[in-house]
Amino acid sequence: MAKSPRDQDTSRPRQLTLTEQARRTQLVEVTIGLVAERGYAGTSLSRIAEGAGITKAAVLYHFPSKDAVVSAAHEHVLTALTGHVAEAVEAVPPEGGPAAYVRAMIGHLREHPRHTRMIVEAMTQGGGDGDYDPSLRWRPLASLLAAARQARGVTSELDLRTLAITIGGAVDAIVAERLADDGYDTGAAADLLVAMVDRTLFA
Amino acid sequence: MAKSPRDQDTSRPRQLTLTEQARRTQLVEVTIGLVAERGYAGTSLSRIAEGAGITKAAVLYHFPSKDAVVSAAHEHVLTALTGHVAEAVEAVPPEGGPAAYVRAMIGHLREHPRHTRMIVEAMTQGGGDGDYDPSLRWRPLASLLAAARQARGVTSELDLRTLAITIGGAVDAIVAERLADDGYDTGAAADLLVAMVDRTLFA
DNA sequence: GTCTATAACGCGATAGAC
DNA sequence: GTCTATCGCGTTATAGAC
Repeated sequence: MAKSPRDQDTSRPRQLTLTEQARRTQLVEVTIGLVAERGYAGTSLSRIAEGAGITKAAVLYHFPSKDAVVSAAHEHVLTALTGHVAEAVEAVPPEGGPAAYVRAMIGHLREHPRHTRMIVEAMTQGGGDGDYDPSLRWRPLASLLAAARQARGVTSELDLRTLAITIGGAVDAIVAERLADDGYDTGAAADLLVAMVDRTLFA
Repeated sequence: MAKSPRDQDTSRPRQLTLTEQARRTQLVEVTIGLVAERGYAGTSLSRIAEGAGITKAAVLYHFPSKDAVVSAAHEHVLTALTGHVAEAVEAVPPEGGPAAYVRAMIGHLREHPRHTRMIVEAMTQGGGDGDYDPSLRWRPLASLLAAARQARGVTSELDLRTLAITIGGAVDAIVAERLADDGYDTGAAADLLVAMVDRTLFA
């Protein structure tokens, strides 16, 4: 933002790339906030531009299209979420994987409410890329569940696909409730969900 | 629908109300289908008109605005769902209420896939009325859970709000999976969910 | 009761000045 | 690199003919 003497180097074009990346980051940030509070349909190019303090045309200089901006924002929040969850899961032994998954998901989305709305919009409307594929979500979790059962030596029959889908939906609902009510205790909710899952998983 | 000789009374203007109601019904039906396959944002006045075989202006003759059409459609699917679920719940003793609720929800939405998409759009975007209030959904279910526990004489501590929210989210996810994969066995999924709930509820 | 015609607006995107 | 200006399209909604 501020202009230091070094930034005055007009000879090197690479310098401009740096400020361009800052602009891209700013635009993504503005878009996340806009989608969070006005929804995907209410997020127009002009409002993104207004939020960033530039014009529509200027936005389209940094991104080829409006969809590209939204896609970048979508990818950004999704990467942050999956990264956080993966880190949490890898930090515990296999038996604790499902519990870590649930708590990491709920915790991350609680700490980043703006990301939350963006993600649900993306799932519903295919905001960024094409159609949303639900198996991308439940398959990793199902693997986690299988690993936990194996680590505990449980061999009984269980529909892990449905269990994974159920857990995913429950997490979404808990996060949505938190979004609607700041006073909702997501920690206690996570505890109850984890208890239900563990009881089913290791039965 | 069919015209009996009595309906031929041309003197009474009330007769016209009958065909108008048929048109309204048709427009609502078209809108449900449109929202189901193109989403709320992709449902425009012209497409509704095209689907009904009339013009945009004709649509706005029967409804005061586009939002009124969508609201009517939203109300229609919601009434059908709640009616079906309420009927199913009232047909069983209190201990079976939660199970009946889960099976009725999943069953109804499986039989009416077009309704499903409309409902989720309405929840996400406030398609019809204003903002969606989650407590409208979990409170009735929480009452059901409390009644079931009381009928069984269970007095242990349990967060029924979170359990109700969890069940709702799980149902949504199961229905969504069915929407994405015709081969998904919703009956088995309902069985697993019911088992999880009963185990938690009566513990 | 349904139509044609059109108003009035917001949208995404482009061209070209600077 | 960012601007102004504008195009072309789709939208909701209205006015008035028939």
